[in-house]
Amino acid sequence: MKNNPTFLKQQLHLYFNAIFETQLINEIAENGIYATYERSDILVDIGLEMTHIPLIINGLVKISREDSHENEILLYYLEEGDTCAISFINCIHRSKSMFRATAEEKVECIMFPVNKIEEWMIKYKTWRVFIIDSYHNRLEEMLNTIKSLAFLKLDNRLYNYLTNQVKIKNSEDVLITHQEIANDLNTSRVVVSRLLKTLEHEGKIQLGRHKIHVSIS
DNA sequence: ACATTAAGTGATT
DNA sequence: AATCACTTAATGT
Repeated sequence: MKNNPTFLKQQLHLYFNAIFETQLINEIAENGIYATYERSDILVDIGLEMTHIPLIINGLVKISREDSHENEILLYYLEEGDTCAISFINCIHRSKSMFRATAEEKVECIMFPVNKIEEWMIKYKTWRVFIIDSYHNRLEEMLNTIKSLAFLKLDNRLYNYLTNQVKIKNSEDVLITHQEIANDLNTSRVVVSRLLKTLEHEGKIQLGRHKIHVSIS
């Protein structure tokens, strides 16, 4: 029912009217598949062939990379209106994904076929701009992650991570466990717990069960 | 009441 | 900063 073009068209108009021309919206609606994901569902996994790319209508998607020894590292998040342009370019040449995309919150998105990307790039200027902007944004966020990894000690990375969570989740109360943070930062839970305790003593955060309150000054 | 999961901590490397 | 080993606290069945 939700996959009919009319429904997609309505959704697209609602969120992307300002960015895309009508004709493009119609094409996306005709070729796209509406999909929803629950928290911790995997949208795209590493090494799997990618046939569709998500365009996020709302919700939050975590993009991460895993190395050969099960270590997962958080790269960046996708929010409303975002798409993963990095995988796109990758898709055109090879169809295997480099990243894993996990739903962090309930996600509504439109999955559109990879083979249309190039076609639309040529046909629609708004699409070209959208893709290039998206690529730029993703790259910038990834550079921030690299900068943090390379130059900051874990205590600073942790605080960065928390303030970023506040920004992304639109709440000063971050609902998360120490273990989950440890996974994202690729460290151990014990270390996270210790560092969080010192942050609490410094008055920067308050700890609760499954919850961390971050006071933004 | 018991089991499970999350969080706190000293000691060691 | 990581790991071990253990404790305590909160929650689920």
